[in-house]
Amino acid sequence: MKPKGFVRRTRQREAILAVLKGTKCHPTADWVYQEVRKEMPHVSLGTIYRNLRTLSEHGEIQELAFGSAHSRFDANPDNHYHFICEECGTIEDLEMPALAELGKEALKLPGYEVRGHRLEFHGICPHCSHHRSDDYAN
Amino acid sequence: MKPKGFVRRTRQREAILAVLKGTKCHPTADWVYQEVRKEMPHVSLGTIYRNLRTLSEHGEIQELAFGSAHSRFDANPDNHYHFICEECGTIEDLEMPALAELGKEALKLPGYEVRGHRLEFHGICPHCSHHRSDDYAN
DNA sequence: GAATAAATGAGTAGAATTATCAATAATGGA
DNA sequence: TCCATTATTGATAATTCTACTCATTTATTC
Ligand SMILES: [Mn+2]
Ligand SMILES: [Mn+2]
Ligand SMILES: [Zn+2]
Ligand SMILES: [Zn+2]
Repeated sequence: MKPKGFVRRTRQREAILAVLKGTKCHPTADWVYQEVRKEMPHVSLGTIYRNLRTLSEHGEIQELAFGSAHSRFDANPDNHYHFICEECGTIEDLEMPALAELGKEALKLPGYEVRGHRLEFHGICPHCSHHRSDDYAN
Repeated sequence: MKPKGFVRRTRQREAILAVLKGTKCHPTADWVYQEVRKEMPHVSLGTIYRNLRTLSEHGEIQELAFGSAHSRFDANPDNHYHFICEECGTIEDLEMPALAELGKEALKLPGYEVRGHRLEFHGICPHCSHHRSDDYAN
C-alpha cells in the first residue's frame, strides 16, 4: 500500500542536492537557484526554498541560520554562550565561562586572524519538555 | 570644541538601552519597539533599528545573528565548525573535530535536553588580510 | 541663545522568504 | 501499461524584516 506523507524523488530535488554537494561555499538559496537554473531553466525559486527546507528537515543537508532568521539583541556585550530551544525559540544565557582555549585552537590556522567565536547549544527547554509529556498523557 | 562624528545622548536611545537591559529574553527589534512605544508612543521603528545597530557597533550591546541575516546551506549534515570572515562573509569549514565534551558540559543543566551545539569562529580570512595590507601600502 | 550637525519620524523601498493554488508528475497497485 | 492518488511544481502574490530618504527636530558646544 502507498504510504501517506512519503517523500518523492523529483528531478528538481536531485538537482538541488547535486548542486549543494558540488560546492564547498555554503551557498545562499539564491546561489543554488542560479546554479540549478543553468540545467533547468524553468525551475522556480519557491521550489528551491521548499526543497532546501525539506532536505534539512530530513537531515540530508543542514541550514546555517540563527534560529528564526531575524536578529536578536542582547544587552550583555561580553562573549557568553546560549541555549536555543528548537521548539519555542527562546534563547537563554548559559553560565558556562567563555572558553579561552577555543580561540587558541583556531589560531593554529595559518593566515586567519581569529577575533572571536560563538558557541550555542540547541535542544528542548524544560518548559517545552513539560508540554511534550502532557501531550503523551492524552 | 565640538568633535565631529560624536554620538549624542537621546531619550530614544536611552529608552531602547533601558528596555534591553531590563529583559533577559534576547528580544527582536520589533519586541523592543513595542516596549519602547509604551513609554514613547511616537517612536519610529526606523529609530529602533538605527539605534540597535549603533549601540552594537559601539559595543554597548550585541546582536545575535548569523552573518548577513540570510540562510546559508551546507551539503554536509554532520556537525562541524566554521570560520566566518567579517570582511567578505565567506564561510569555511574547519578541520577541527567536533568536541564531544562540549555537549556533556551543557548536559549538566537540569531539565534541558541538549541535542547539539554550534561553534563558529569569526575574524579575517587570509584573502581579506592580504587586501588590507595592500591598502596600507598606498 | 545661536550655530552646528546628529538624530528623529514618517514614509518608502528593497531583499529574503513564505503562502496560494491550479497544473503537473512521481508512485504503487491493478 | 494504465490508473488513481497526492506530493510537488511553477508562477505569482503576500509577508516580513531591515535599510533608506529627507524634512524637521533636538542635543551639544560656544
Ligand atoms: Mn545572552
Ligand atoms: Mn560546512
Ligand atoms: Zn522551549
Ligand atoms: Zn574574507
